[in-house]
Amino acid sequence: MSKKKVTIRDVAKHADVSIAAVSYVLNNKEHKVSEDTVALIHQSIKELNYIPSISARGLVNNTSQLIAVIIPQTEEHKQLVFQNPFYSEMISNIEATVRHDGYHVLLAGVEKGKSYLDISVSRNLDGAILIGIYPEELYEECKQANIPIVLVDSYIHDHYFANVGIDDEHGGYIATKHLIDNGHTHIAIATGSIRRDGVVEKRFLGYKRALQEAGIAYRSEYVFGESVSFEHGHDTGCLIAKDFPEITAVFATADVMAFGIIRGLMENGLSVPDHISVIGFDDISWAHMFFPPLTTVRQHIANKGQQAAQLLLNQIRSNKLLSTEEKQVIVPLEVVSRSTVRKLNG
Amino acid sequence: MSKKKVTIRDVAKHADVSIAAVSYVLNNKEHKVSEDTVALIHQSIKELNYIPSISARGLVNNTSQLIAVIIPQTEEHKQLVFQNPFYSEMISNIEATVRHDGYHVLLAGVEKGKSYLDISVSRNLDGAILIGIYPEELYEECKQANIPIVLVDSYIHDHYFANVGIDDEHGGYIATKHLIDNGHTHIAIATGSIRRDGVVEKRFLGYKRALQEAGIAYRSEYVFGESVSFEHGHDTGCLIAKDFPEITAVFATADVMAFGIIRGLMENGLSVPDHISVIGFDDISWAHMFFPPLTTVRQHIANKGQQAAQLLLNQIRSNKLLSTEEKQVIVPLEVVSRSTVRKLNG
DNA sequence: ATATTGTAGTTAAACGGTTAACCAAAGGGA
DNA sequence: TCCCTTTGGTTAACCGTTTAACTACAATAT
Repeated sequence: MSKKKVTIRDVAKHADVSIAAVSYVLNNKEHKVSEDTVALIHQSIKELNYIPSISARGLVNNTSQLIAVIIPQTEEHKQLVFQNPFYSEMISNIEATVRHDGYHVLLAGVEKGKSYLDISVSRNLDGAILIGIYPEELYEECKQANIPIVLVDSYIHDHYFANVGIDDEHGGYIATKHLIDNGHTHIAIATGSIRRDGVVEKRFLGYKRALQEAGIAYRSEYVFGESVSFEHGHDTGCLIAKDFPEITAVFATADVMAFGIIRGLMENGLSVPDHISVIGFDDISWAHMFFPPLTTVRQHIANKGQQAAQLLLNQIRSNKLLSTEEKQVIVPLEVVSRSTVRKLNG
Repeated sequence: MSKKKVTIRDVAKHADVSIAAVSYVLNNKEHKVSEDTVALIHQSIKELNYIPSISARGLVNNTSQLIAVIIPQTEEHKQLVFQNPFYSEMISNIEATVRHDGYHVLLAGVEKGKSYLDISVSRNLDGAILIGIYPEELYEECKQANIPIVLVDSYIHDHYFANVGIDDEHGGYIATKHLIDNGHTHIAIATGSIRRDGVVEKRFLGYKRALQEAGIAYRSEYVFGESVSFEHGHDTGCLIAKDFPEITAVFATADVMAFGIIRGLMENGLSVPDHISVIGFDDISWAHMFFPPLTTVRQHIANKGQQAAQLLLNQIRSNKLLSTEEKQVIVPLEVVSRSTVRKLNG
């Protein structure tokens, strides 16, 4: 039924050489094999339609040409957090870059019990990219696997890991400042849970700094922190519309949330930006498709994905002799002004 | 540096048994090994933190615990088509279901030159799910790889493949009928390129049938067929606003396109649904988040993903003795009425 | 002439598992 | 007592590659 798999042995036989010879030309080693033989072998490979087995190869040199991309998953359904297009965009770019170098992407979430380590060693991963923040233990496991790892948007500072991220505090700052510069003084912030140190907190800190710098009093009632989701945005949009008439602007620490806020506001008869201004964060590709087009702080996601992938590939190839400094990448931020922020008193 | 990998041999030595014994308990084979020894071996596995190598295992029994999910990629940047959340939602569900059974997902696009076959045989894939439509040759290759494959939304009818899809013609029909039932008679359709037989054409056919059935003349000027993207939607939205004042409703064969249309319309001063009604297709999770919430025909995407995954797993486990009938899944469709379609003359 | 070096290969031992075939000891009829 | 099972293992071949070590021969150097 299933036509026998063609192996290196078949090729060797067909070309009437040793399998070593075939292996050498396969890996075009500097090992000496005459032009003629090389051609002959290539010929046989073509004719037999030979494709080397990555498993077999991996067995001997501890390699898999596979890199894992780990992204968070929802608590309830254990599904990858794909509602936020941020992840899709990252992955899409990571995949494209690594594929270009002959690697493939293993996409996975991390289960509670099943450790990351399992998949890493059982599959002989060549590297991994972890997007987001995970429980402390996971990072320890990662180190044990002893393969190059790049962390994206995690504030774990351990010389073992490479990092690509953004200056979230600064991001929070320029977002808020943009609002202030447009005359707003009653500015709310919608964000995720601030308990955990990380992205969310930094952006929040930036928000506070901008406020302070402008001499605007910080009010804890104006921070709506729960989860980074459309739903939470929607809830706070409704809340603001109903109970906070004095608020004229809100900074959402993720575009998805901004969408939710705008939606909640609209449902309650408030229009954006006429009644309330909203600024997002990320600039996912949907930001400009939304109506009204979302003003947001852009963190060139595509670029971020590419950099993460490239950083990983470099480590893999260079056998991780990269210095700690070389392993830190901060991608730049900028606010892109579209249609959801209105100038006050203008 | 890198602590030596612990192998089955280490476990055997530690438990003072043969490696065969270890292997047997690992695969809890029916082979007889005493309770005591089993316990002993499990103990050793725990202590040494042993994790079997999938590559090694795969080498002997032609397996990889890996399934590939292939999705289309953009021509220009060779990036996965992730702008459309449809794919994210599918993948997320596929990943969750197969992981539950110990499989992992290899996410990839298909390059022009690099054949799918390469990755399939070199990686010893256990199965694959192809989402969307691909060049004819690809399917031939797939068959050669000789592993279970499920096709999603492809109108390839070959007994080799399992299929999960929807009745697109019917979908096009009910979408259009919904518009007609609401009193519309000048109905445009925005869709992808209709040349290729497949999803796009079927929906288009359904559109025509509904028109005909209602005694409405089909007008070719009303079909805007180019590509399934926000941009194309946007373009046709603008076009309709400017040059087709008589059109009162449009059927977009994908939600992303519907969003684009609405945006184009709005930019030209037309509001939805007051001036023009729009119905989408897919019911991606963003459909209800959009403003105004999109009326669309729902194809339970999560369910679709799960079914596809389950179908594949069944084939893998049952050593593909599934009959042709068992390999066809059609998921049901329904129009979900939200806020973008208005009743005319009401 | 002998020794040295280079070229173009080949042999065989890993890599980490699986599994068919074999074996030893104990228990159970007859 | 002898033979037959059953139980609980072990041995060794094999899966498809890589690669260090070896060989054989020709050419060059001494």
